[in-house]
Amino acid sequence: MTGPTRRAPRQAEAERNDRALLRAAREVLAADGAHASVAAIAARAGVGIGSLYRRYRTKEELFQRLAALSLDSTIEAGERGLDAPDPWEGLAGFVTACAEFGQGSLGPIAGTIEVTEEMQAKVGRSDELMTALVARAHEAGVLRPDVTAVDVSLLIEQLGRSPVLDQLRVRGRDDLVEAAVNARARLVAIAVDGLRATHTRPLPGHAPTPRLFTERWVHDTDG
Amino acid sequence: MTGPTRRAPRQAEAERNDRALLRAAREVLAADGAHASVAAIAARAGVGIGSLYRRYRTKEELFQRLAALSLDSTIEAGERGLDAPDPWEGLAGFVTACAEFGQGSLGPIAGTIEVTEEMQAKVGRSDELMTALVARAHEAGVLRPDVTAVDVSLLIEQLGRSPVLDQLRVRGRDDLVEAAVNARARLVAIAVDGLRATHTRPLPGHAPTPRLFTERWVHDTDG
DNA sequence: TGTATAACGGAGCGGTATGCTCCGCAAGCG
DNA sequence: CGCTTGCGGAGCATACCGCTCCGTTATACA
Repeated sequence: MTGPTRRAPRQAEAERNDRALLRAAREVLAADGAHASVAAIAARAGVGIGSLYRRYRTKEELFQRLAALSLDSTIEAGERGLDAPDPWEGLAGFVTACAEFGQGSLGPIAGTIEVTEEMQAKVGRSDELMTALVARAHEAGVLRPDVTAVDVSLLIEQLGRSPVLDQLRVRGRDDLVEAAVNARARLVAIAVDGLRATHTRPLPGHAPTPRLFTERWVHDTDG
Repeated sequence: MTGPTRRAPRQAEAERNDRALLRAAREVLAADGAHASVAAIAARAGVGIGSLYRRYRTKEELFQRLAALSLDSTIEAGERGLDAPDPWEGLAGFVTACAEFGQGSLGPIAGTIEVTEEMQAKVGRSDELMTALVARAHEAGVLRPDVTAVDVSLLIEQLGRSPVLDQLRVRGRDDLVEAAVNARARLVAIAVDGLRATHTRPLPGHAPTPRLFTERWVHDTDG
């Protein structure tokens, strides 16, 4: 050892690579679903496979980290939403934010990775926030009365993936990516407006159970 | 030859199998995306791989057939929508129908199969119908004025996939499938309501170009 | 400038999954 | 009972996958 004051020689590069990896993982996962390969992720990040495995012991660990980060974003958006003075703006901003940072990209890996305690805790917290946002909007009378928090969760997941955008990104059509982002923003705005209390016709069917949303994350360990 | 009056012995079974195959292909494709394997499709249809390859010479041919059928459904829904006396009901019914028969499942194979002439023609016809539906709704003043036909196409594609439903189906959780179908119907209703002219706030950004929607279907043949 | 060292990229290994062919078998018809 | 038609799935060549290992490269410090 040369002493504790020594700093890692290429630490800055390492951090840049880590960010690139997480970003690439999200994109490839969005485009390829559960079959996304580590090779594709590393290539997209412009990084060697070795670098990926130095930071994450397995593919699963990478995905777990990704899920945790995604939940962090959700929680942050939820807190910002509750901070907003207007109940409608708070909820709408939350849904829009979640949809736009690609919350739904993780859908395909549901059930393929083990849910860590960290993830579990963050899910709890984000559920809390979402319930609060929905309740506040209901009390203010700005949210369609028959919409539940589960509906909102599902809507976020549905909007949080853009097949068009994902595909263009992975195929390298950078010229169209901006247009796709813009297009998605419009769809989100349309769907969010559909949540407003203005609509008199009740929603079809009955309110969905939370089980729908949670059970897909149980990891099957049986053969 | 024993004469032209002879009928194929097991023709009924063959037809049933064909329907099962197409249905299974849609489901597996929806769940697994572009990586969907013929083995998985045959297994889900409860049919041997041999039977699949007797009817379709290649995997690509099966997918092309599927795409053509999907376009048929779109066209039929479009015609029904135009037949409806009320412009709003016509458009809303069209969007709902397209979303619910899983139009979006084909998204992942865009660009991985060659577009046949048959498909091309049907795309043309369905574009025509959609444009007419949107125009009629605009003239009647029931559709948000800044919504274009491309927006509607993209919305249909976005709604026409239900990650939750797809996953539950393929994982055999038949007990939850009905609930998921119901939940999706609610989301579709919400999003469709967002298209109404009632909304005063303009949509963000600018109208999306049709290229966004079409270019992903070009098949790359380069190495 | 030289040296130690943390971080790098990617060839390659064993194992798995995939598209498709081929063939022995069963079911309906006369 | 024999003929035809469709059936299922073992098996083949190949592509891909997760992961390890190691020679190379870039930087902080003397």
